[in-house]
Amino acid sequence: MDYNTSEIESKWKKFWSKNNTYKVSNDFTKPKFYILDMFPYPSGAGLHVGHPLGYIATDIFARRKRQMGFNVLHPMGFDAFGLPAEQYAIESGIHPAISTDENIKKYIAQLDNIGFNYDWSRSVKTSDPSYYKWTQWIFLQLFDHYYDNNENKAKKIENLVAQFKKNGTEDINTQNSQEEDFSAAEWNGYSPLEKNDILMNYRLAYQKIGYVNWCEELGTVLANDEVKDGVSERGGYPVEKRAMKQWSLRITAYAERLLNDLETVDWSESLKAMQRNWIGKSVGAQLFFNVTNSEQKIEVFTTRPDTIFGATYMVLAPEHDLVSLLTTDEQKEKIEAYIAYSNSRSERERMSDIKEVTGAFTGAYAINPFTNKNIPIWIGDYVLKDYGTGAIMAVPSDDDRDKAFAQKFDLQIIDVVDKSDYPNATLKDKIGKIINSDFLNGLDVKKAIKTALNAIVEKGIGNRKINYKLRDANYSRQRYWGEPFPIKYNKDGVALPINELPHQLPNLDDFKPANGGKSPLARNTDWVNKETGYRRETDTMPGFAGSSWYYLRYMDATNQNALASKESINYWESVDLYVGGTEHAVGHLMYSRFWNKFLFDLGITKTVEPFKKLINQGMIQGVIEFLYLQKEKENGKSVFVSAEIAKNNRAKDYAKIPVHIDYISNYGQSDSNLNAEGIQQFLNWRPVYKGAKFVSKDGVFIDGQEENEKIKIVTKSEVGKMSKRYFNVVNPDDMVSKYGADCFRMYEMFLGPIEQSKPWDTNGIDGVSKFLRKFWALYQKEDAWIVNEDQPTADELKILHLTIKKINDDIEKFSFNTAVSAFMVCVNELRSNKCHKRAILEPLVKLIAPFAPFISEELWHKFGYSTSIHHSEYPIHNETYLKEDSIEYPISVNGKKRASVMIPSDATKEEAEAIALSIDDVQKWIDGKDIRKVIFVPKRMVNIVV
RNA sequence: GCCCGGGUGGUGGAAUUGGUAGACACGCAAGACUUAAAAUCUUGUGAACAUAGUUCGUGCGGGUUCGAUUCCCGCCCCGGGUACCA
Repeated sequence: MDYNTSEIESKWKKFWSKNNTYKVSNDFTKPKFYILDMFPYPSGAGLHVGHPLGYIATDIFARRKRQMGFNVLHPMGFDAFGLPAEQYAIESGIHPAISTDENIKKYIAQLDNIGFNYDWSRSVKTSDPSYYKWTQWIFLQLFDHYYDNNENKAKKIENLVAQFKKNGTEDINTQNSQEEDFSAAEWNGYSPLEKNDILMNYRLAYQKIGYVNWCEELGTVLANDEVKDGVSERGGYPVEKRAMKQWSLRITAYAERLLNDLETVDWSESLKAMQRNWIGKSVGAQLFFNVTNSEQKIEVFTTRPDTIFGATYMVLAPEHDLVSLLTTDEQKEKIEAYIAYSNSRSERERMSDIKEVTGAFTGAYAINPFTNKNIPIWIGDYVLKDYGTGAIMAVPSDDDRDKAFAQKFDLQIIDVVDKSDYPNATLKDKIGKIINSDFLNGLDVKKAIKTALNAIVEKGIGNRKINYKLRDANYSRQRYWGEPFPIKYNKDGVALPINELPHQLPNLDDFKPANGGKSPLARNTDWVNKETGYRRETDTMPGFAGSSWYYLRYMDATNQNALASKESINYWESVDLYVGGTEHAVGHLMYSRFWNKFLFDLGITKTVEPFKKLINQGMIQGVIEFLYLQKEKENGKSVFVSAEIAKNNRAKDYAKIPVHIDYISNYGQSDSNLNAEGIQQFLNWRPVYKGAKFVSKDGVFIDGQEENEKIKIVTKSEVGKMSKRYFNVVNPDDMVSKYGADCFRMYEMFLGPIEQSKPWDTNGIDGVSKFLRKFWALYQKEDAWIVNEDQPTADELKILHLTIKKINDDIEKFSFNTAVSAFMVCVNELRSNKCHKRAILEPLVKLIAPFAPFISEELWHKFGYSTSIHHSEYPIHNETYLKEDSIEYPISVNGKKRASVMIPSDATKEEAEAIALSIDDVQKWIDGKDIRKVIFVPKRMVNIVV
């Protein structure tokens, strides 16, 4: 029989599913290993060759662990709720429930084609009511808890209510949005709605009115990590700040634990650094400034209290609450104009002209508590509303932005830090000697910070304070395709839990986002008012809700009574090895850690961290062909000027239109001419450009109608994301049907280190394909099974055991490219030895099984076994076969290689040196010179220094 | 700007973390088989001289060492993250 991949694959796929080969038992007596991939969202485009990169690696790892006797959990599921799935549904017009189910089917078929060992009975789908029942349950727990800073854990809100009843806010130390101060009597006198509002200040899932990232195009608000460069991460639409009442999660309560526990996990340094930056802890002082002729105080946060003598003015964020209170009548007009100006600027514009400082004077003055001088209060949008207190004390002598501001508006600058001893220091560096600062004069900056802090505390004008960049996570989405909040409001507007879970998402035909910040669910008034006297919450949860805890569900995926049973959580504990892309560095990975810690506080999870070890796989990229056209508007129609004549224009004015490779090869290679037919094809294929006018060097061309004018089209290729919209998706199914799943798997691994991103390129796949055929030929020649029972030679045993050792080490290091190479070396050597011996080939087929499950299963059964090779024992190398009688050593004199010699492998250092020095060639080189040193590096070399 | 990675043949990438740089594969070249092509197999393949050898060679410039792709100092370039963070 020839090596026929498709025949072998379909045979063993059936065998595995019939025999439940990959069923994961809850056999709690075995040692466990939990290995997980980040689950995909089932997009309509299906899997492309980039997705399986990480899945193949974990599959190899999981199969080997299983062969080694571990009970391995290596599940797969689908992140079906959320924006991507919904956007696809809107574009295609198909209901997301239907399209996601279809897509999931497609995904499963594609994944099975590659031969993964998933136990589909443990699969999860975040949009399934039996799953989101528990997402909602966790939300209700968050709603029902607050964070106690004394005990450093989440506690039930009823404890807090009991305290309020007894002592008001006295002696409480909690994590909250604003400081509150009321007595027990006051609390007891509050209305239900007032109580509701106050408790929202403490709950871990709470409602507040805040400035949020509103995306008009998507019709929803977004979390901070869903916004990149001022536009939505998904779709790239503009995002603006808007004040809205929204649900939030108090992740900031866990900031310190999220930061500290990074020390305990085995993640890459760069990833940990990203999380540290995102949390952004800074230590400094909270300070209050009095305002002249006013009761108001301005609170600021500073990391540099030592520079307070240089604080010559203050700046508030334009949105700051005090702005309207403080502004004097004379300045009112200017301030209002400035606020209008800064509101009109999008986030993006603000970022793009960072160097430009803008602001306006309020007319009010604060008092510097140390110099007692009046300092002007300004507003400016370089001060951010939602970092720190939204107000700063400006020290223009020691801060770049303050300096630029002071110079522009001609404000006083007092030098307070002498940096003359540090010529390379920038304003930001905390070094130098304090000057012009009364009692701080002459102190080193570090010392001065402490001294100033003490003085501030003593004066009663401030405190030590730790500030975080991390902000509470916005948790409301005005979209249809998400978990409905299990929340209802009574007549008073008090938010109450809906405890009958799952709280089902109604089946709506009209699921498109609505304008004006209302969720599509709000249109369904029957559903909203289903319970008389109550109104249901109509927002839905964001995409990260379901993905924040899915790793727990796999442990006990069908449990009806809990998110997972206590026993299974105690057994599987947490994910031993998690593999996924860096794009989730601060989103998913931060939220999961937060939820896991919260569930730990509740006694549900067993470990504080969900993912012990994490490997970031790189992205497989695609080549994108871009058509460069100058795009202009003329009477509302698009006009494209060919790149040839647009060359003199600025590059950023070009329309970069991704085009299909086939299209390019049919209608003109780079730099060739596009004729009328070509233009027509282009327009048909991208209806968006219908009616567009093309202007070429030789004339005008409207919608392909005008005469045979030729337009020079110039395409340029770029490496980028593999995506449907770039027409560069390569489907793994095609690879599998052409080369076989084993070949596809090994080739993806052979491409390079798993962490690295690289463009997809099939150029080398023949090498792997050839290797598999050679491998097959060791066992089978045409129809004959040619494995014999001969005794292996020492050389052959050495090849085998070296390979076992190498493969073993490589898998442990997650270095699969070198592992594949090692197989190639091994097979090449066995081939040249004409070795067809069972003693060598049977262990080898076990060794390769994790990499190439199909071919190995086929050969395994040919050896006469009836059970799957994936339940066989993993071969372990034997050191005795690797020992050699003598080893060839290069001998060098003064670092130059002069000779080589065979030295017995058990020779002592002295013996080795003596043998080396006795060689004639070496004698010639050291003749007459003194030997200073003989360096003998075991298993390496001998170097003689003269 | 700041914080992480990284820079090795024509290409993807190895190198036991200080010990013969370029494993393995692609590509290319020559040869065998074939009427021919494909496939397959064999050989060669860092560069320059020399054609058995020599010299140079891991982004650039220095340093430590008997010996540096690896360690140290100073630059250049590429990728990722982040950004008025007070």
